[in-house]
Amino acid sequence: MTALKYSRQRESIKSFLLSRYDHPTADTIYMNVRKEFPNISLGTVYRNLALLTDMGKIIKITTEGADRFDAHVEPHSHFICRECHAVLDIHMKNEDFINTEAQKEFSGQIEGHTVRYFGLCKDCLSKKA
Amino acid sequence: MTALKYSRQRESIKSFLLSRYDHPTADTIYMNVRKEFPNISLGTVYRNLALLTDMGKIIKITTEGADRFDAHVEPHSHFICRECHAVLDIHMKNEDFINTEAQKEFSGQIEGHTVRYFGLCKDCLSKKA
DNA sequence: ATAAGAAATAGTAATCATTATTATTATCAA
DNA sequence: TTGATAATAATAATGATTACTATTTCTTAT
Repeated sequence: MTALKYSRQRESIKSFLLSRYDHPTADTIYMNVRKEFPNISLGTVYRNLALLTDMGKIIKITTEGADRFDAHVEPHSHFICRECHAVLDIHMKNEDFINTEAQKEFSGQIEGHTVRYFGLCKDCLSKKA
Repeated sequence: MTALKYSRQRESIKSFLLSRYDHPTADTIYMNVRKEFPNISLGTVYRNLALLTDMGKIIKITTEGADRFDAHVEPHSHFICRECHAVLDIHMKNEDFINTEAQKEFSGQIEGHTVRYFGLCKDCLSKKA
């Protein structure tokens, strides 16, 4: 019904997200898109992130504190370092196995899943050694 | 250093949580513990939930909207219904498989994981039929 | 049992992330 | 070019959570 109308701000948000692999928050996105659109408002950032999420163009990652966003939508999981709190990607094989196994134990219909790993990232690991 | 001191409010929060399997929010806990302690404040509920989480006595589940809490700490996963938003438990076999497979693709050290499933719960599924 | 010291509380204010409101501007189709 | 309406900037409002503070409760040593 409500036809989507082009906006330069939305394009900028999307292309910024495509350039990043560290899953920035709405506020980080706001700070960066401001370089191109100095008067953009935080509300515009939030509204467009919600729009893009609904359209499946980006993924919203709900964690402690502020939500994070990712324009790389191919299935993958996230690792969160307990030391530096970096959010890193993990492309695991056999992702389907997880749904299949869980479905055996569950009476509803499982349509998907997200896995979140925690531990120490490579950098923090080497600092400990 | 700071010695933990007994409190009846904290015990009440813990035992309420042990009686429930639906992962209530801080506000729901507050409403229920008020039956025993009419003057308890929401801040007390939050502070004790944080304490219990730090002690590993309960688990905090960060989802869209308010956080949810679970006093049943044996390893298990959660299913969130996309229709009614119920949070249900799934006890999956082969949980270790997930860490092992992911570790093959990751250079840091994976210490654990959480899986969140989504789809339709049994009740919402039958309403659709 | 009692008093001193420290942690916990109730009540409230403050913060943070996010959403809603509104007058103005930008996009699009005729 | 114009008219309709989606999108915007600026700002207010909301919801969840945390911080603050004077008072109360718990603990431990007397």
